[in-house]
Amino acid sequence: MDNNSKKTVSIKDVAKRAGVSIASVSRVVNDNPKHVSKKTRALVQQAISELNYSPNRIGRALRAQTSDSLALIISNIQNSFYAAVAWELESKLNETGTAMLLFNSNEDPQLQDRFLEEIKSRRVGGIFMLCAVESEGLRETVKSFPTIFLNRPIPSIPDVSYIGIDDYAAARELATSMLANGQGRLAILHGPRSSETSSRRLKGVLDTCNDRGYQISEDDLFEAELSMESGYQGASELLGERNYKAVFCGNDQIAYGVFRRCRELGLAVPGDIRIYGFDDNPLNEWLAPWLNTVRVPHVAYAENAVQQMKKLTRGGDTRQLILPYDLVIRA
Amino acid sequence: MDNNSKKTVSIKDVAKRAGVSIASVSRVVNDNPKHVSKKTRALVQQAISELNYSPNRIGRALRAQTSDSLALIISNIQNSFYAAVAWELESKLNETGTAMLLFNSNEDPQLQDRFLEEIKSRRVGGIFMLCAVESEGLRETVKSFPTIFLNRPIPSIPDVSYIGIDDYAAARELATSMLANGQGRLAILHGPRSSETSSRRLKGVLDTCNDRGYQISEDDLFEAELSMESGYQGASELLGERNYKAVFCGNDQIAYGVFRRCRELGLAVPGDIRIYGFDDNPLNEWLAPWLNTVRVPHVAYAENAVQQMKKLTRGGDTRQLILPYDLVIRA
DNA sequence: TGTCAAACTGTAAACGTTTACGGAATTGAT
DNA sequence: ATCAATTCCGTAAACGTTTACAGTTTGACA
Repeated sequence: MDNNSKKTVSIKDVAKRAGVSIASVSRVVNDNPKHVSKKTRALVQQAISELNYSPNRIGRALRAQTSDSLALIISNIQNSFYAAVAWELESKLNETGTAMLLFNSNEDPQLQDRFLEEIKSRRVGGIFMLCAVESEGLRETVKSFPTIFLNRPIPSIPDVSYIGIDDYAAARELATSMLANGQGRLAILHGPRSSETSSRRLKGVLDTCNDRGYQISEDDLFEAELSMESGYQGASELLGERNYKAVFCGNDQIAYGVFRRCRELGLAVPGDIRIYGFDDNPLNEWLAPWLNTVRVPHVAYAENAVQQMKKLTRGGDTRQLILPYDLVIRA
Repeated sequence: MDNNSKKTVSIKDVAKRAGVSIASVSRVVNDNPKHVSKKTRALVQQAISELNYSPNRIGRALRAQTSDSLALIISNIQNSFYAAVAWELESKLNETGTAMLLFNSNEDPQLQDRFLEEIKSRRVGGIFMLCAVESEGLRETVKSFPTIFLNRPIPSIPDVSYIGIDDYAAARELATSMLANGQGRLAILHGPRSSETSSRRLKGVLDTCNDRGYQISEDDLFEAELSMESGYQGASELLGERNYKAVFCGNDQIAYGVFRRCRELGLAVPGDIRIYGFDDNPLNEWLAPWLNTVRVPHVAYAENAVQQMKKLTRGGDTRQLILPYDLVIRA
């Protein structure tokens, strides 16, 4: 049809083609309810479709001082539970025409701060922090920028929007189920104490053991990173000589690592040893029928997160949201 | 220190503070090598750090007619191999200060086209298509926009940058290993014929079987979607009465579904039945020691993709890249 | 000291929008 | 036909940059 499809077409081109001013075109595009006659509207729409015009978001963003996109910073790109949350967020956001910028902080405060700067300079509408790490830039950011913390709060940064579960209670429940399941020595591969989520989970387990009169010695503890490799390493150190009947892991990733080590040691799961994790990555249902864990509601995370973000950007108040979890006992 | 941290600080503020023109500030910021004296440079840098200025990317993007961000459209957000590719891309891109927009087309041409429009209107620098689906908008897009196809080519859209492996050859190798492993009936749960990748894999297996004199009947074939659910469903239909010794799956996701069904049927893997997949999701190493598969080099995908994208945006030529794969025989 | 080139710096335009403002056209009532 | 009240529409400014261009300073050299 049109052979001039060389340059990108702007609002000016449409205006010229329709024989009206750019203001009118803008009004039509933005459906500014009144203030534009039927005739002009028709003319403009004609021109728009003839030229195949679509508004330049950059121009818009500059004018509006905000681009309709949001950022997600993940602390660990390998963790497939986090991935699942990211995916859910993506769906929810793109349903509403909001694009999602993705960053992986790798639990590194420096990197996280760099990304925060990046993000702000892009005039993004808001930030989701999926397991934030404490950092100076973050402390500044939350003051002036819509920010939502997911799954992991930062105690030293209070009064901020947060969505999570009651990790302490969940850990207690899981531990209770674990202890009910027969007697035997217990290993604990908890996550980093610097992570509030991990600490709460650890405390839940320890308190429960205490309550039941179970003695946990220092030797049965291992502070793992939230990764499969670290779980494997921890299992290598703890398992072997000692005869553990169950191992509690700070999250599922750690549990995967433990599982691998058990396989190598010829330990049957759950025959010889039971494994308990945390998060319930959706893949478990298919690949890890041996894993007992706590199902963290990642779909609800995403739903509530975008909803809360909408409120925040409209100037709403910050809010703490504690969602329900489920115990998943598979073996 | 400064109490005026209410408004966002622009280049003008810096200029005023330093007592120079905005042009000079811009030159300093962009390290325009010469053309700015030591003294002004110092003044400006001083002002920048005092005001904590960071350039507004939107303004930049408008001026430059391109924002330093790239988009990734994934066909299926659930597929953890695709996720792994996305993660790798993210790392590589954010290393160079390029942000990544993420979209999930869900194998839906309409949605894909909507995203393509979105993306172009954001003046993104280029697009990675991780398993594209055929669509009108895509055909138009590749003509005027740096686009790289990953893992799945679209035969009707030739002469475009592509990075993948030789699926046919890989399938032949895998099938050879499968057949060498003893005699027995064979099930094939291949991916959608509409996907070129899936078709090639299927052809590779069938040709190999033919060459060895193996008869594959129509009854042993099942066209699955590239999902665990579909693999499960296919396994439900095929396995059971018939006594298969091995099953070839179009990708790992399908294999996971098959595995679950085998478990339900009480079939030992690999004792009773061997499972072959394709892609080698990194989690396999930890969770699926029973899975034989083809390792698609997702890290190399990402590396080559960003490199090729750089070339493209500098006006380089499109290029087809066929990378080496590995056979992974675990059981 | 005067001249000239080179180095530096500022002005202003441009990128594509949205929107306040005021002028023009239409409408409806008389 | 006149006037007031609406409704519509265009002009221009603003958002934050980069950069061509022209103007100014500097420094070397005669």
